Amino acid sequence: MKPTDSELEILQVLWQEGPCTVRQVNERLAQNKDVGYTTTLKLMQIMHEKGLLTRLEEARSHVYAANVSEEETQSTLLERFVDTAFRGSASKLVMHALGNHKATPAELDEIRKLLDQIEKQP
Amino acid sequence: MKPTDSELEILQVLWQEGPCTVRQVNERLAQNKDVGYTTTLKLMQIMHEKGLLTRLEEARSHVYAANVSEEETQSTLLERFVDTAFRGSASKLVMHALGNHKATPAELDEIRKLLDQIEKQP
DNA sequence: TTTTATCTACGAAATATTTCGTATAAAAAA
DNA sequence: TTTTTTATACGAAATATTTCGTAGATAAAA
Repeated sequence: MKPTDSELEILQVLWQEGPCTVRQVNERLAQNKDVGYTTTLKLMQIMHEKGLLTRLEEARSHVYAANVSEEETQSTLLERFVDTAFRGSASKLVMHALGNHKATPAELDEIRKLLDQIEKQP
Repeated sequence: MKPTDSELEILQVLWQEGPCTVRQVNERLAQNKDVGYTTTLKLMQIMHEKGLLTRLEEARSHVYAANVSEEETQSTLLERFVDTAFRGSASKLVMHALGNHKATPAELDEIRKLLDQIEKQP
């Protein structure tokens, strides 16, 4: 299931904040861009229909939560992205990412460890 | 300039094959999916208007070429992707990419060299 | 109790993207 | 020369995504 850009923004909020009402999500989104309350509501209703979100309807304000994990969503999106933008070459993507963005020494170390681990496997 | 998904598919063809006519691009795309000739034509005309492609109108069949490099496009897309899907953490993306996809030992070596290079810089 | 604020549902407008049909011109084949 | 094939241009339909207004219900405030 591939979330759209707007859907991903909402998922990000829920992953970071945990379960939220529409109002809470909307306030969070409104910090970065101009977006009306009913717009966010509608999107979250659609995401609920699609199964991307669960919701508790006990209180008057429903409480929504992500129904897909951040990790699995990242994997799904990454797979597609590697294919469409890097012709399937994950290592090329990695080189690009390391080249353009600054990572801390600790992060670089972690990556190095991962490389060791991968190479050790027969 | 962020190309759409369909536009990216066309750019991929032109990056790989070099300058092409609409027909050539369409035939290439048709190998993977069902797409009509005029659809490809229209898309390429739009891309030309946007400045994503150049074209030679000398012959009856115009010859189109990519007007953005693969590298710079990858950088643009990657930047956005890191932000939207990985909250800006390039290293997290790298870990994911290395974890999920298989890279050859040679590629891993290349990555390792790049890490060395980055860490050496003051 | 009356008014005001806040919530959901939902249709539909607005926008972005993709797809294709048709008109017209030019080249190639018959 | 006449017919057929193959181009471009372009409007507009089809689809996907985002945005918002309005109606109706419920809770909170006055």
